[in-house]
Amino acid sequence: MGARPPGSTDAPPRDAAPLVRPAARTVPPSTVARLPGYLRALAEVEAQGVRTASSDALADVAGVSPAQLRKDLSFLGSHGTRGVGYDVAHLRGQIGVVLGLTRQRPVVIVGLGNMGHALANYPGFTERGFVVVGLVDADPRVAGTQVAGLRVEPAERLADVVREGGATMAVITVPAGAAQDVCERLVAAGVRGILNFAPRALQVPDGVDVRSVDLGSELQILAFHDRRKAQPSG
Amino acid sequence: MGARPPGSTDAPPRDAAPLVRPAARTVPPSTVARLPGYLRALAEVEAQGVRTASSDALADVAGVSPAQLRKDLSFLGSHGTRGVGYDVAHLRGQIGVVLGLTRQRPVVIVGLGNMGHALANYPGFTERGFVVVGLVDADPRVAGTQVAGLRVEPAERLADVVREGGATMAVITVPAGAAQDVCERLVAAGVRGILNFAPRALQVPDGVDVRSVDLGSELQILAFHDRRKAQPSG
DNA sequence: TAGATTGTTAATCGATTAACAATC
DNA sequence: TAGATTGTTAATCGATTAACAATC
Repeated sequence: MGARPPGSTDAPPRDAAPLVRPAARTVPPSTVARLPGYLRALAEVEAQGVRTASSDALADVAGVSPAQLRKDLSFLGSHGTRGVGYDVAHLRGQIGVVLGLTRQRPVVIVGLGNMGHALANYPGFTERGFVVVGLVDADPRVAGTQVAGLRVEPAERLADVVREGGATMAVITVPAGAAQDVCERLVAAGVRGILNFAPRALQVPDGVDVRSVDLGSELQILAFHDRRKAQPSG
Repeated sequence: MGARPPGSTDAPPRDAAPLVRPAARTVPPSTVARLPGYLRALAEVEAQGVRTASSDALADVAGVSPAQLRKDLSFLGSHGTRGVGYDVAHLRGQIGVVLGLTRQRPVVIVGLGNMGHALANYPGFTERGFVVVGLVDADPRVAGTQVAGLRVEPAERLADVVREGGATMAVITVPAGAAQDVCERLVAAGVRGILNFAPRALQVPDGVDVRSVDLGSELQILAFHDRRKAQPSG
């Protein structure tokens, strides 16, 4: 528990010189947000049998500019070879380390409505390094049922489910009105990363990370760009 | 009407002086992305009976800083009253206009797996200004079935479904390998805004807007922040 | 060596924050 | 009027882009 809170703006203290240089001192948030995309791109080209890829090739698959990809990767340390490119398998491993994907991470899902149900069965979580270890729903008609091979637990067992599964991450797919309460109980149980699908801003203490996915908002943002293109077709 | 448009770098062409000043000349992307959140916050306080709210109060509900909220709203024109605050109903209407939510927008969903199924039944789309007018799935076992009160159409009817529904927006929930092809066919049929759930970067021509929601990536980004907090609990 | 491509620097651009004059 | 709060300005901060020296 001696760790200093990361991401502080002051000069980073260097208590002891580490023998092994840590892969990254700091990685900007915008870069972190793109790393999963690079991981996807690497998996894709690797599946095609490519062993080495240039920043141009990778950037093309990932949908970014080569300059941005190189800049992003430079924050992780130097993992390419000038004149050659990047070793696909090696870079994949490095990004995995930076993202903390060296072990499967247990995740709990709270709220087994349509969305929660779909996420519990979503293969993408498993493929990307996560295991759903627990399901919780407050509705007594839902608790006790089986979803994706797991028993749905009642609301009062939330903390137990988190602790028994060793989960530090959770997905909230409850109605908006219940989201903040669920959030607080998850945090109290030890959860430090929350993926929130409820259309509501969640208040969390320092050290807890929330990412919100609001599907209605996504469409509204698209609608903004679409609004002038309205077609008076006949 | 002698005021010069502020904040523009180049001289904007002024072909004809509009009688009604358009609500916004340009709105920065980062601001656009936050407008749906303000809409949500306004709906919430309005439901509590609040008629007028300060930037402090709204920002609190929306989860942003008061300065940022005021700055964002200033791009839409001036809709508050100094010393008083914002008229909740009026501001809600204004943001709705800016986002182009003055009419229900028809949306097509392609891919009726777990996720597509959940989205077809998602009340949040309806509540936020959208109507699902068509469903398409390439799987012959899925096409022909009924989902959310609509018949799922086969892949070859994609363009018809888009045109018959008048949809300019679509949701892609097909496997990654099929996403680019579906995307191109949607664009060819007239779709201009795409919400993509497939974990793949989509190539689109100018004038088409894509927003990608990759749930695996979201968890991986959370994992980055969570990685050092690993608990060797006993 | 010559060609290719990274890693890094510097310049540009955009977004956020803080402060406060304007004004209800 | 005095107090409250917006709208806007200027300063800061962070992200992106372009260019190229380093180097395989």
